[in-house]
Amino acid sequence: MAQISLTFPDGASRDYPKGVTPMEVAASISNSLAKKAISAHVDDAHWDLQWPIEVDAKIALNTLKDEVPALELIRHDLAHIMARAVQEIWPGVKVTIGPVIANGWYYDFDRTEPFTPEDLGAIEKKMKEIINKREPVTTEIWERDRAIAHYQATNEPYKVELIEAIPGDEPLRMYWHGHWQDLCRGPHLQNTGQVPADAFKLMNVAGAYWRGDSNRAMLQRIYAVAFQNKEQLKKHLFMLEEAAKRDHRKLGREMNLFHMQEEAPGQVFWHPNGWSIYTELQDYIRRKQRAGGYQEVNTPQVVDRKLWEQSGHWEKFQESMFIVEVDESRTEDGDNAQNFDERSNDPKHTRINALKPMNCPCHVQIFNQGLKSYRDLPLRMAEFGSCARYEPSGALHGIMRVRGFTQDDGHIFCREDQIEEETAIYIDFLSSIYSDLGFHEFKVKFSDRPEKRAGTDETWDKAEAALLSATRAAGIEPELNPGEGAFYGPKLEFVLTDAIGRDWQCGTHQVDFVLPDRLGADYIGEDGNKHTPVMLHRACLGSFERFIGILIEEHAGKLPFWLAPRQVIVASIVSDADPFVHEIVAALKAKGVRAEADIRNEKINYKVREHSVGKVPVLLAIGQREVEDRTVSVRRLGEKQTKTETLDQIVATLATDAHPPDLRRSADL
RNA sequence: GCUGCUGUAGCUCAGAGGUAGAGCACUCCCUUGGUAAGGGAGAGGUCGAGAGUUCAAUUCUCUCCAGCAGCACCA
Repeated sequence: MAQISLTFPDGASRDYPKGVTPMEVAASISNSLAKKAISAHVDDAHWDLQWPIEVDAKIALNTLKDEVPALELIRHDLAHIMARAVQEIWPGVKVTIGPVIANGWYYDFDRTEPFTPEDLGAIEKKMKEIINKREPVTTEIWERDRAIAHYQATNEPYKVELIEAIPGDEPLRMYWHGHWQDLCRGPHLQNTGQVPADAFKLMNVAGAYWRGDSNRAMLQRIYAVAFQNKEQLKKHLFMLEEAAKRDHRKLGREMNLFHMQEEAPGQVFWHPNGWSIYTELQDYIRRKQRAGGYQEVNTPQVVDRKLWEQSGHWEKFQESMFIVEVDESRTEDGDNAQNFDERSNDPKHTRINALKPMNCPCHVQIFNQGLKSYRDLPLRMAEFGSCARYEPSGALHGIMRVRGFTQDDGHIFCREDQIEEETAIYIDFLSSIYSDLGFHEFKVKFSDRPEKRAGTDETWDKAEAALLSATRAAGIEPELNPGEGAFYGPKLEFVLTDAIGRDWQCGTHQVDFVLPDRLGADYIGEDGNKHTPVMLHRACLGSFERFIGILIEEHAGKLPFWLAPRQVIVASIVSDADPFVHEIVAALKAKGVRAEADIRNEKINYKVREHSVGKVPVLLAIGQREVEDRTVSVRRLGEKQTKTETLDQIVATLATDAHPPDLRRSADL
């Protein structure tokens, strides 16, 4: 019989008959290893213990202690076990797919009745029964036709469709968990008993479209988490609870930053505290943009459909626009006003406008005023542009995904050969802002040409190369999103992560070959002829709303001092201290510190608790001693220790702390 | 937009076919207290909106609105 040579991680090698399985290899080493083994790595491929090895290879056997393969297999086997449990409880439920995801897995089912939270409990219980049966996991290779016939016979249309979508004619792998059968490429554990029965939890049910296509059936997806042991599961659940405490919607309420209400879904009512963050941030960006060579502009909110038709938004973006009909025959006569509904049906007098969903067309209008020379390029135009988009109701999320928002928008009009340099300048600009705001880690995604696009391949080649080379020059290797670029040009996206790990696109930098041409932008080149500029759409924060949401979650509400809406509370311990409290507040305010007095008839314990919960970074407590010595007792948020300082000292310190990062830097110079 | 769930006092939540309750917050009184909730009293709700069933609906049914989770979307 032919022999093959297998090399172990320690470098030793042994000969085995060709077609030996990792299980047999494990058994040749020791009985206990054969029992503990869960899978192998054969030449770095994750290998089922039952799969034969046909050629010389490196081999490493995995046990439950090997985290990466263990988690992969535990979660994957649990997905099968869950599907089996569901079909045992409710025969006739159709199975689809159930991949492993971060922290666990999900499985999509087709069932008429919705799964209830009680159902999840029943499924979990059944899963534990299955695990405790310790039934073997077995596998076989089937011919395609046999597999299709099997799933037709068992009325599993989704499986049939899956098989039909698998390219080629190669045979397919089947797995059995006990008697329960599923199509699966593997690998799997030896038996169901290798799954820790107390380290998983079914989390929730949600709808999900079959194959991610909103035109197809809506299935029921059960999400679950699983780990190597109970402690890790507990730790994960605890982390989720902690993350929920950072939720910007909850903190926004607790810190009295903003609210939203039914009458204006997806739009923010900023309260004084929240607006303080907003304006502080806006002032900061405004200073940065001025320093970065941008000219700030402002453009109209309500714009005639003619412009949107010209820009292409009317055709491509209409269903996301708020459209406003204005009856121009209206007079100021009160009686007429009551007939608005009737008269607005009269097309003769109705003019159709849209709230701007983007600022770019308006910026081109400004560019188009007066003749532009190549000497004017690159021309960097910025606007804190308030936009309205009719986002699908299901997409709304706190202040992170809204229908009314303000972008720190900017458009750079330049020549094609300036794209790379402008991109480099932008990345540098954005990095400096993110670092000032405490975000040192962010993902960068690069989206290249989509199938349907404007512009020549040559132009795309140049633009893509320019974006990539500028990004790499900044030491960033972007993630590639193939084919995800806009039809008008490639783009870079800068992504930040919220408290529970959801990604949010904030910064963006997009090349646009189309819009300047559509809207008739041009400049006179060195050659004396007219040329169309390239337009770069860019934002750093993205929208103030989303960015502030991220900022709140990132800091769990404990914003950096310069951004904190209430920076200092000066709290009296005895009412005799009230005059000194007012004096301190006045001294701080004179230095630009946001300070407030708290001279309520409450104990200091009460005040400390309340302002700690309210995330005020500094509390100055004033009692009899402080009044006599003209000192303050300083308590910083999160610190138990207090410190006594003189009034002059603390005012000087806090006045410095209150400087935004850019001004602090220039003050140091 | 789709699937499921939810909507009761400012907030967090309980409740039942006969028009409602707790804790915190709020107001007033007592308390002048030294670093995460001192004590007492009081006020506060068209039970998301509309329609239907019923002698009677906040409770049951339907429609709509909004929110939550996920999917789709994010030009």
